[in-house]
Amino acid sequence: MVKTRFAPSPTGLLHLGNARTAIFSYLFARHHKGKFVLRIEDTDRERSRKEYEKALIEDLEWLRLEWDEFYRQSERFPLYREFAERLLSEGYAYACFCTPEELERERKEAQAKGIAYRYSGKCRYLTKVQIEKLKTEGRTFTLRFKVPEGQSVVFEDLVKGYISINPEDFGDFVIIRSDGTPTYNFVVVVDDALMGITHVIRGEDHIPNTPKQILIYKALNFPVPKFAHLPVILGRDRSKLSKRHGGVSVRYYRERGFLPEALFNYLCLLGWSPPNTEREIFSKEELIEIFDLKDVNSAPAVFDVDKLRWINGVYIREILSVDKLVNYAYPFLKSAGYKVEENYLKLVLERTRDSYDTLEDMVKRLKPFFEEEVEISQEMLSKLKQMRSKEIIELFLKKLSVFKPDSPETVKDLARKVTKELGVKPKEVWHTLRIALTGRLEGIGVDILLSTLPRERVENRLKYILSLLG
RNA sequence: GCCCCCAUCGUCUAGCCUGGCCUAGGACGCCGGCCUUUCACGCCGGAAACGCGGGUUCAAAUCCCGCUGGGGGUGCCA
Repeated sequence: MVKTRFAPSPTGLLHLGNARTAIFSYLFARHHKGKFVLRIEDTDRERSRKEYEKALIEDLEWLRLEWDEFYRQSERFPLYREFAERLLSEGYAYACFCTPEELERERKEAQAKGIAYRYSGKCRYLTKVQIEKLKTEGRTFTLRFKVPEGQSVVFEDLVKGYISINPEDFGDFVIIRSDGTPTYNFVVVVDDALMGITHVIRGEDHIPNTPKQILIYKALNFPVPKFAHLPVILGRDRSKLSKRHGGVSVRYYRERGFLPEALFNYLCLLGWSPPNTEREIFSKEELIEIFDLKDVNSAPAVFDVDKLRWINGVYIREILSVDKLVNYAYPFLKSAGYKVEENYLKLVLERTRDSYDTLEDMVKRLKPFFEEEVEISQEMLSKLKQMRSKEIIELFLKKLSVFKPDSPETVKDLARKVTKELGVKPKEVWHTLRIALTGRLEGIGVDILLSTLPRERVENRLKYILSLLG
């Protein structure tokens, strides 16, 4: 059975690149009717934070990535200890007493000479007696994995093809830190093996780690899983997407009114393309059906907010049910300070959903529907005075007391009548009403506005404007 | 520096494996037009790419080599 995992470290908010990795991992598992595991990689005590773990989980849930199993590495330390001791006793690892300062010096020396740095391996040949002596002196030590010499590690990557790396390029690496905690390259192997992960799907920044891990799999006699390394996501300047590019976290887009369905859909399109179709909008279920690693592009992709916006707009205006839209919109309007009644909101969204791309834009665009008062600038007022606004509004108010404009069409009829009776241009009527109702010259259609706004609010606004016109 | 990965419109990509159907397709964005009470939406149209140089071949975006360019890694981070 296929089993994949997403293994973030709680050192920050869920990054778009990681989110995409999680999505691909998830889709692959679901496509093969397999299992998906969430594992928090919090072995670095310095940098791991509980609040980031919480945020990570919230964002994954928001994206609707449900997992079948959950683990936290910090709760599994005894397990790693056990396997580390096994490596030690079987001669695959050794104690290293080099201090960080020493290593740093060696690294700088190598750099100065212009040669590639790798750990010298000097502690590799310490005798038992020497080791005991150092230990009794109270010297702390790390455990290093003994990298075998003379052969390249070759693996078949499901996205990149065959990759060959010579382990001598990186040298003996640390598996247990001097404080006793295990390092990433070690725990990842123990966990993936014990959890029965069949396909390791992760970012391509992990390619250099893969041979290290394969070596450990072999030393521990674990079956080696398949690997798939996804290309990274780049910013506009083609460097790895990072904070300086602006919004890089799922949270950021969520707070700006992007929908989980849209972000999910867009992220899939970054680096993957559906076979035999020119469609781009897919539900999660459809994606599960058609997703395959073989259709993942091996070149890195530039993140494009404009396309995300467009997809988000498509979801708002044509994919989501009104009820869902209401649920998404509600908190945004609420936090803008508007009092929102559900049926009214539903009607407003139904009639306006084709005119904004994000919920943030929606709040701005829908301002006239929720604000009690209209602000009107001197400029707009003088525009009104240039037209026969007073007569138009007066006549309109009169008609309003007779007709009930509850649909955009009836509003159009009313406007036509006013136009005819006063002998003015249609534009004059529309512009007058628009300014009177919103204080602005652009925005949602006046027919929609007038037929949706509560009658009372319409009358109040018109009367108020009338008073300004004297 | 060293190691690894990658290379089609500005961006995401199809085509590449299995050379001819490619006058290189789609999408976002951009430009123009239409619709229209404005802004959007929608519809129609347009500009826009095989990085360069060698090979192989009757034929190369597709195969091979080199160059250039870009990305990633080079931690007692993950």
